[in-house]
Amino acid sequence: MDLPNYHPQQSQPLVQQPVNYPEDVLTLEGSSTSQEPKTEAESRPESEESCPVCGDKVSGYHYGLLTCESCKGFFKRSVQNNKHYTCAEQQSCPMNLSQRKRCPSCRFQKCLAVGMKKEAVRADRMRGGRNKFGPLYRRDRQMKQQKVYHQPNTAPYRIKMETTQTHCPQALNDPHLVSSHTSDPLSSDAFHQSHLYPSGMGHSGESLPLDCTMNTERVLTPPSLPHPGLYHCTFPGYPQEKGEMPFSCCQAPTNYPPHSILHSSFTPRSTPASSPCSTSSSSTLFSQAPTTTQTDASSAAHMLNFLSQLLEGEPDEAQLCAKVLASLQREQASRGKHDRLNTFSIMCKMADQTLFGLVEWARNSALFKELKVEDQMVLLQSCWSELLVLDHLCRQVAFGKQGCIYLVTGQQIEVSTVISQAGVTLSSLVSRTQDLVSKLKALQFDRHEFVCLKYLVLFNPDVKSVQGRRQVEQTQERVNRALMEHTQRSHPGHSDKFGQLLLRLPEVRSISLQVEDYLYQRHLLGDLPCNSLLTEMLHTKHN
DNA sequence: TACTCAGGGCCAGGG
DNA sequence: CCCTGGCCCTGAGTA
Repeated sequence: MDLPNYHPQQSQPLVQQPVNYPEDVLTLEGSSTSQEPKTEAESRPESEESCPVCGDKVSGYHYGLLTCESCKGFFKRSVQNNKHYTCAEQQSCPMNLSQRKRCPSCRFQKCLAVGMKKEAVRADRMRGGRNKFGPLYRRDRQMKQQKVYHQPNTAPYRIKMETTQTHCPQALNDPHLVSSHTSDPLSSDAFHQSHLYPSGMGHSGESLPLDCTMNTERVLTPPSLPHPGLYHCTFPGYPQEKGEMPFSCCQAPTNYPPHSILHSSFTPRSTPASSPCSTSSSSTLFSQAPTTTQTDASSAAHMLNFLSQLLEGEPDEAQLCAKVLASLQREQASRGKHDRLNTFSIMCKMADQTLFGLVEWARNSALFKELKVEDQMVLLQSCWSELLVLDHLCRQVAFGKQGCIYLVTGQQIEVSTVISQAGVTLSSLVSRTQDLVSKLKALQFDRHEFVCLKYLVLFNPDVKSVQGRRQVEQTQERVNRALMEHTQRSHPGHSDKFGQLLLRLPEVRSISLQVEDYLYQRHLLGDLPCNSLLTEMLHTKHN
């Protein structure tokens, strides 16, 4: 089994760019969803496309995707010589034809980020022959051919679909909201009525028409943080000097829910015996499960340490936001004026980047690292969509305004707009998701519980072909116990909170499966961007 | 069996 | 001296 873009030894697959809010990221313009009719010559995409790394002319499939000869050579040398580059800047160097030589670090990171596969570089250096990605290349070609065949000008149904998808951008951001593909024709007028609100701006702010090309300045202006202090919650008993925050996000709207993750009501009754924040000791702490001989106090301290360690690995929302925006910006910048990503593709890219972040999160987890690489891969392949759903839910609970859906880019869109314009299935999914958000808000879902649920979903011993089943089981049990103790301590009056939280997981699972189905259907139609982690996950599962 | 095409090697040129 | 990138060689897969 092959988990594309998954390199356990690699530390940072994605380059980070400053939040220079990309142009043309989320507005709709009819032309952006369509491509010019292609000539026969264009049925050979490799001769026309630009390298996803630097924009140079591609010379063929290299290490997993169409790239130029230069990036092919660079990638090969980097992997063969086991290069470890360091970026002198902020890991945000521009990558194009003229500047690709400036920073090998960022270039290599971008190679990995776009999907070049280290494992395609032969360890034995054998020349010639074909690699194991042959089927992937063929599939990719077929998809490209399919796209050529289904040009808007020649395939009316596609226009309809594009119209539909552009109507529901917020839903497409997170796959669980995407899962109901509908063919309901939505008028462009209706579409243009939909708006995105930068968080922190609210409805009273300047509305942002989704008119199809992403107009970065308007749509992705970084929302300022009105009251930064609001987002720093204090956890008695938790060291604050390290800057540990339950949720560090710079883009939360001002009217966050009172019991959101930001405002966890968790109040530990005892101070952790030792600092839980020593990053270097995470694996040792993780490996020390409390024994039955320990006192209640030390058991509680241990649980706090354990939870604290789990929380330490949580990604920073602001960084994720910046990363997604930067990625979109790069993508749009590498495209011609008339070849902008359509809204559906943008949403897929957002989901893809979020997925990257989740894979990174798992890979960096000390508990996860203890598993065999094969187990890591099958577990991630089994639960990636559930993690995406959970991630979305957490974002809604933390930042979503009432009646709005909060995107990973910090933008918000009204649920009513979506529901009024989407088809039956999509509307139902949005409703289901919003219901779930409401339930979690009512339960005063906090960040500790969120991270526990993520671990429970990830460490699923029922996944077929897991070799270290016992190990996975033990971790799941341990997280389960920590979640139970945490809910009992944080909400002593709410005896069933633990059970209520666990009861939400089947719904998460159900939504995620629908998401996968929907995305796979769109993928078969050639609508999903190629070379994404998202599509590869879908492929792996359906194969 | 000829052809295809992706990975590897070579080497001139540039910094 | 090292890196880059264009060009050529190689050989498994395919028609």
